[in-house]
Amino acid sequence: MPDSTLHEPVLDWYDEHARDLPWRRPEASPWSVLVSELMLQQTPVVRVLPVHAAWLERWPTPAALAAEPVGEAVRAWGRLGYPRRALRLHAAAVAITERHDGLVPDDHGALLALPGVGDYTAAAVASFAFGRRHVVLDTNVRRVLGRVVGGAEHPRPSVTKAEREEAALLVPDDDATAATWAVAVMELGALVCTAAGPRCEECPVADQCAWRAAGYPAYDGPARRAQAWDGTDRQCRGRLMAVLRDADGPVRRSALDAAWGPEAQRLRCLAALVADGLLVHVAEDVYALP
DNA sequence: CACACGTGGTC
DNA sequence: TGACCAAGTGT
Repeated sequence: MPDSTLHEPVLDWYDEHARDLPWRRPEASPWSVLVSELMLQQTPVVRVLPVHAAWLERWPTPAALAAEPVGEAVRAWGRLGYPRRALRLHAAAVAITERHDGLVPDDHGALLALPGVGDYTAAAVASFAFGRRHVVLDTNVRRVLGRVVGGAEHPRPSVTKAEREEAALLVPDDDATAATWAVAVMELGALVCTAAGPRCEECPVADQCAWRAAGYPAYDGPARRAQAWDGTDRQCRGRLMAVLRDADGPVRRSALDAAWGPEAQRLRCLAALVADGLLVHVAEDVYALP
């Protein structure tokens, strides 16, 4: 049976402190929610806000996006990062247009079949856009439950079966409350129970928190390796893509050569970007967005 | 299952 | 100042 001593304070806190985000408004379409979820993968809300607004303005429906070349999506993605998500969102729009009459599906399985939609995003869209009862397990929820229930500072690198079962037990019985619970726990993790410097004085369940009760023991799991950046292929790819985004049309190899020094790596990344579908090799020494 | 995949802000 | 972090997915 779901734990009402946890539900009530969290739901009350959410009612009072929830941010007014465009994709949470009553008039937000399922498409708006889906777009927001793809953009929010590994990306902070503040950076998503303007891109999401422009995207929905330009492409109010999946069909509108599906009708455009995928390169337009890549360009509109701007500097959100992980531009393959733009590819996937465009591909999802095509799939929705072709297989679902242009309507974002409300079924978890159908959502999961869309490009760029994994277990988390499928549950999130079904829950937030359609009010369905699902286990919505993102990094925020994992951290909050891991602390309050599990007594650990940070979740493990990957989701465990026990963790998923624990989260499932806490989901309220009815659809509407379950959907609010999901977004409320996420919001608590985003605003109060943050990864670094949690504001426990503001937490509605601080008095029930196992981590707090244990005296805030430090993380003792396997080391979480920091992501390298300088000199990596990712940095190189980013530089290359920036050249294409900032250009009006196709660019010459010389422009790309100037964007990244080490030639072998530059050529390797260029080939990988073409293989990924983020760039097309339109002519000898000429590249363009797809 | 570990790793690749962008970007920029924060403490 | 640099390490860590932000609503994960695909392979």
